[in-house]
Amino acid sequence: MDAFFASVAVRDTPGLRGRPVIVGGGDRGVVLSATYEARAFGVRSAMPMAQARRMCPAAVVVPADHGRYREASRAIMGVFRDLTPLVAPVSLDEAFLDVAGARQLFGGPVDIARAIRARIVAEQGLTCSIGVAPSMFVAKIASTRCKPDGLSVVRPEEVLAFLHPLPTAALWGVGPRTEDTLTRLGLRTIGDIARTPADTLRRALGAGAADHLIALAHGQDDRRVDPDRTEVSIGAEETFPTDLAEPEPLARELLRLCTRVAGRLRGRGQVARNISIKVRYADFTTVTRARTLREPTDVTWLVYRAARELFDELWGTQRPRVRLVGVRASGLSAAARAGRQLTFDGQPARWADVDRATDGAHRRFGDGSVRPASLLASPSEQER
DNA sequence: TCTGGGGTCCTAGGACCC
DNA sequence: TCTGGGGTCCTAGGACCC
Repeated sequence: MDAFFASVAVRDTPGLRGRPVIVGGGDRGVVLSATYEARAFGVRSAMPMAQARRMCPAAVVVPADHGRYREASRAIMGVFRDLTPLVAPVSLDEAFLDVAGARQLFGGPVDIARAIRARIVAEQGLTCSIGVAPSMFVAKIASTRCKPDGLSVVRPEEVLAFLHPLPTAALWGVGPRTEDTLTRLGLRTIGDIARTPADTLRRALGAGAADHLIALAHGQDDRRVDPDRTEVSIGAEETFPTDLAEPEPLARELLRLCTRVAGRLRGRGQVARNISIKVRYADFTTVTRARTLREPTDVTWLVYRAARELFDELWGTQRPRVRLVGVRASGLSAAARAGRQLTFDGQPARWADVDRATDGAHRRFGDGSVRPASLLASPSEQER
């Protein structure tokens, strides 16, 4: 999708059409999405909001509405799945489609791409850009380079001629750091990578990354579109409006995040064996601490106990100012298949009962209708 | 008014095992 | 006053993507 969040906002608020619009906000937020009118001023995704406002003072800033984005996303993915079962979503607004098997029914890949674009405009009032190519990564680059509202086709015999003049950063997986490293080697284009001895790249980037980039630079990518990929972790994190220096409000925030993470685990019928926390200090240095549990769990209290232990061990004697805390659950498996360790004190089973009861209350009365007493007076609550 | 929140994948080092 | 080679699991950090 083109400028997805911003396009949804413009579509739903006609007065915004043609104006520079930025989706984002918050005192410490970043740009989530910006219309092309705003991008003309230099505004980009992930840019700090303060900088974006300086660049484009006339921009209309609207808050994110994830419910609307999810809704549009479901409809768009539905269009894709009408054409092929081999749909691999990358995010809410992007997916890979393998249409090799759809030709008999729907014509060639270019016909299919045209049909998708027409349906999404007609049904959603949104534009998208599509790359058609023999491999996933070439299709991805092709779509990026024809934005907005474009269609780009790269035939098998055209792949190398298409790739080689492009800057190295056009490759999926080459970010600012890798681009720097490549520039220091004098490599500017994908063609430069293809012409560089493997040993040189391996020394600079490590064997794994180097071999991967070399293959891509030669147009080789044998990944298949996998529609069955499931998430391997679930997390939640929050940046505070102002830095926190006391452990009590931080612990409360940790509990709130654990409530969300464990609730999502239960909602998906999964349990987690690893719990990790993330703490970002005022100077932006970030540390993570992780713990493997003896038994996988989806119980809020057990997730929190692990997170709290990690936090207490990290906190120690110093009291630095903290701008963000996060919690993540990984090592996921299906709750139905997970072994249940018998316990002697019965506590975990009773906390699971508490979760079941709160989940039921949330379904009936809404999220947040029941919550730990310590969260009734949290800073985020006072904002509401 | 500097820098979100959701993720994935890779690497390196250490503990541990045979 | 000497110390292999195979492997797994765990933790921490970092690069990257949308």
